[in-house]
Amino acid sequence: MVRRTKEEAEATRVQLLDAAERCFREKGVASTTLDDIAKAAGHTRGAVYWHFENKADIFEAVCERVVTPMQAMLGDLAADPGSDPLGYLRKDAIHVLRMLSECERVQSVFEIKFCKLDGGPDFDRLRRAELETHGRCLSMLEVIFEAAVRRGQLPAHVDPKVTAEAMHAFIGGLMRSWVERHDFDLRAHAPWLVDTFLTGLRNAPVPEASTD
Amino acid sequence: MVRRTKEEAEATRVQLLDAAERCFREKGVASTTLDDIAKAAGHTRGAVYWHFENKADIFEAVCERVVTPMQAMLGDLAADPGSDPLGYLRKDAIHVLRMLSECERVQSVFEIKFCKLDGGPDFDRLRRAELETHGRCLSMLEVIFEAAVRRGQLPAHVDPKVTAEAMHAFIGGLMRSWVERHDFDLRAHAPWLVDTFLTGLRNAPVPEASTD
DNA sequence: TTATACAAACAGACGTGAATGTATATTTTC
DNA sequence: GAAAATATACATTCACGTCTGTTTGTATAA
Repeated sequence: MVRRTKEEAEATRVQLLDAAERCFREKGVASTTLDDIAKAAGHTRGAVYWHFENKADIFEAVCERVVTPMQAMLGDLAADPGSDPLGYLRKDAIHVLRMLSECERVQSVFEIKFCKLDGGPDFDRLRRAELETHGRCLSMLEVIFEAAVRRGQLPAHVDPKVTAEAMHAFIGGLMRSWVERHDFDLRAHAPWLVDTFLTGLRNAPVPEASTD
Repeated sequence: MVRRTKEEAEATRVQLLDAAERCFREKGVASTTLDDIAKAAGHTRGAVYWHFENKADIFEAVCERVVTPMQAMLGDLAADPGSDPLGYLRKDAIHVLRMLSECERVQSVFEIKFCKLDGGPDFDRLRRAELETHGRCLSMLEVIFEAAVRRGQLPAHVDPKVTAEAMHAFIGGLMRSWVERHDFDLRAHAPWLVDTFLTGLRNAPVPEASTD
């Protein structure tokens, strides 16, 4: 096989990305060789090096094909929470969980990014971007919780920063757990999980009462 | 440096493990070479291969030096919850969070296991063990929540299984977030975080009411 | 319209470096 | 002097990046 038409070339690019996604998820990023990817896609390393620079480049391309749940959350929360910050957050959190549970590709990339990626020196760019997204996500949550306190939706003694961490940890933890072992119905229980968590916040004890 | 006494040999073994722990945490497991470890410990690969079989062996040894939070939780929860399952769980969850926040080595191993380890074919043994621990931890939590429902500490409509997943996701998410970026005081807020979560469970809405 | 020149899209071979595992040399303790 | 505890030297493997070859789509000029 040699010179293809524009569309055929794009097709092999997609095939390579699909193969990489599968290999990364099955064997981990570090243990996946470029030859693995090429073979899994039915091509050779020649095709890989034509379309991409190296493994890190492939990895970024794989990641850029989807919108991560956290990115989606960030985009949604950027809008004005309006007069019902907590309700707004509730809707968004459920939406994010649903998004993950409905889209296979989102699950793949999520699992690869958070479970199949070691801390090697490559991928630093992506990790920094991820950290920044994480930070901005926390800031947005903090703003929302501040607004919720101001509007009386949450007791005055809840610390917006700590609460933002808790919320993020809860949602993130749920997604990680579910992606690794599909042992409960995330989609069906998403509203209850979010509601129960928010109920806890609404009735949160004063910090001084919680000791030990 | 060559022939040492029994105690000196044991000392180099410890040095190697310490070095490996540092390297794994800084550069990731896959990107850490045996020479990196040897050099970081002030020795050569000869010492490494004398004390260990390969990198996977070192990794297991590093992990076996500490009790993972999840393992600790498993151990604690194995005892009889008594007449106050929720209070028992509360104490244990706080204890686990405190444990992590107080012990540097626990943090290291936790971060290595959950953030710096790719899905390579080595380490399969350890991963299977981890999965089993995870599963048993979920079972124990489920039993506790069942008991809590039976004793009227939780409303009858809470699903013990889903609640166990939620609890585990919350605690695990908190630990992961905190280990990766020490941007809040986990130790100080641990009781409030746990109490707030449990408050949510006590006042949990009926599942049918949570839709959308 | 057709011939021609060029470049796109790969496949395959090659060289290289790095990490691994092993085998051996070197000390030192007992 | 034997064996433990390491350093050093060596062989092998393996993935990576590069280079080159081959074929065909495609633009251009006649």
